[in-house]
Amino acid sequence: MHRYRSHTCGALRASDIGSQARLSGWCHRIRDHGGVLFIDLRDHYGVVQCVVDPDSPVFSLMEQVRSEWVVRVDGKVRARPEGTVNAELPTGEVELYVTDAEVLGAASELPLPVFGDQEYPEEIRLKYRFLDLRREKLHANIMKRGRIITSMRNRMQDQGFFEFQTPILTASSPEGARDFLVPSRIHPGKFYALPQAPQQYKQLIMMSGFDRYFQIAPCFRDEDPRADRLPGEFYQLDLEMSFVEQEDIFAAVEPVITGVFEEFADGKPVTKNWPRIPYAEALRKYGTDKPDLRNPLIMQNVSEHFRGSNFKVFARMLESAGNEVWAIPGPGGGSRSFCDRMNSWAQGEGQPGLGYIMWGAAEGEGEGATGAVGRGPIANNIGPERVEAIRAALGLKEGDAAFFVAGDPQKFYKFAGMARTKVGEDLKLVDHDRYELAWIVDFPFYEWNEDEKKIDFSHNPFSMPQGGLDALNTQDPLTINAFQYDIACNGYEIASGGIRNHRPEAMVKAFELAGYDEATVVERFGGMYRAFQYGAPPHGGMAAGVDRIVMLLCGVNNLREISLFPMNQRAEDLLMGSPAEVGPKQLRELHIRLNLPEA
RNA sequence: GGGGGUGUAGCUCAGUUGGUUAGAGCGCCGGCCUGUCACGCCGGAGGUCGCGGGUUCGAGUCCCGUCACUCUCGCCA
Repeated sequence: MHRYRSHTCGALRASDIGSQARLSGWCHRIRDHGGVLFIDLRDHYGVVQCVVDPDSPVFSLMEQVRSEWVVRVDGKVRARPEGTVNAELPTGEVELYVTDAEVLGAASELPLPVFGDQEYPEEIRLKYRFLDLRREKLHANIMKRGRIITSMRNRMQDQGFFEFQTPILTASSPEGARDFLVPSRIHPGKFYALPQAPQQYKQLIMMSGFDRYFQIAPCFRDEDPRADRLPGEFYQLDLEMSFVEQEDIFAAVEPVITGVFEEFADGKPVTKNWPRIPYAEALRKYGTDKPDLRNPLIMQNVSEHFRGSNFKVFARMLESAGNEVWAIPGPGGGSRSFCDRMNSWAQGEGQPGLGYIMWGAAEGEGEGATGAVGRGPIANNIGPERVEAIRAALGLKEGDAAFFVAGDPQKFYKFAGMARTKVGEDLKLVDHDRYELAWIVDFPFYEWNEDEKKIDFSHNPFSMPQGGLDALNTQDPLTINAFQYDIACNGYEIASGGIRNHRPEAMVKAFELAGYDEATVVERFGGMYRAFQYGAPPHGGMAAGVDRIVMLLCGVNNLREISLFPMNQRAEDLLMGSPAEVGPKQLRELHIRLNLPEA
């Protein structure tokens, strides 16, 4: 017989009754009845009840074991007596009647119980991650993560993509996020950087004559984390294709992502033919470039209904060019308490307030075709005709409300988007049991940097501007769109990509408009620039956030729930104790002297 | 770097207007218990109320500072 086990803990069934079995695992739950002892033994595969009675030669030994001790037990597989079958366990028809046992690993008192599904503080969970990972939910999430990644690989390979590995020690890139630096021992004073993404490498792979690249790529960025952004490192499903236009990328990617979502969505509906929403339209309708399309609310520009009205606050704002009034419909939100709650929420967000109209039943003779009468300070000021026009535009009825945000859309769209989300959630208009996917397209190529009074790349400097070199030469830079696109799912950006600018003249011009001369481009992107000179194929690609996709498919809203050994919010690994100080010898080898801030 | 929340037993939490010896559940230790599966019953140990300072006759409770965790804004081409 095998030293540790003949079966796994999840394997025994009624068909094994009568056979001899050896199991090893963790003592999940112990019920000591004095005369008879029940131990639920758990391993990766499942749980099975073991019974030790006083006749057993190991009864006194097994009375000593506690939660999470690792033991090996031998015994006979028995049918459970009448009325004691546990239908909740796959192994619930049988039990192991223990005749021999051995303690393989005792456990101290637990800082974090494995049994049960209570919530525990992050600090303890991270410090004792190995215990947390034994728990059912997290254990299952990690396994699901692995299966999702396998599925991505298979689907990419089926589409003709080939997996490459790119360097982890590379050069610091001047744009984008802060780099993690690695000092060079051989070259005093010089540093490698960990890649923020294999962006330049994958383009070089295309220029090297390969055709369809992909990689489950580790990426490193030294930026502050968020619930949906791991500190330090994360994974992307990175891909690049040659001789393609935007449509070809969509055609290759959409089935992969849709397929992965459908495979792991546990039956929840997944968008089939993804809508394509231009960036500008997304901001206008949803107030964000990563809309949650499960939320049915669509915002509208209702400036005309306020221009010259007696609601002076808005009317006066509209006298300045560029200012607008947007409406967020609130079907079912037409109560004083809801509107007041939204208003105080807005104030809590640092806004002056949130204007609203509520539509109620007409008293006495009805006004308007529907009998819905607008109420509230705004309605009183702008008069019934304008109120009715707004109601009709938004398609609202009695019992509904609308909320209004006014000013410069560039400044308020984010807040309007938050209000749309809040109205949708609070009025329970959002169906959480589905995955709504969409392409967000036509991102602007440049944006205005108000602080430095200059033009910046708004996304990826290597994207192709729509209209190419012509557009760069003739158009107002701030009106140029890029062949640059994202995938949005349920309010998260889960992927981003673009058609690359493979023409050196256009690349030089694009950087020139952002304030970098050719010498700077050569200096900073020498490898890429050189490659462009020697026959670069048109190419483009994308990178999808593996962690975020897994998070969505596991139905959790924190990346630490789907990562094996995550760092905390201060980018520390409490289990391994990183980052850590190093000794003087190591520093000397690296020619590094510390210059620490005053304590 | 800014803002919010939290911090009381190993863990989850309660703790009244500032008032005697700071409580409960789980876990732990001891005892009882032969069919439980969140087993049950009896008893016990376990506390620098994050830390420091202040107000007060008296502080877990109020004030100031600080630290930790977390969410968020900046940031993330």
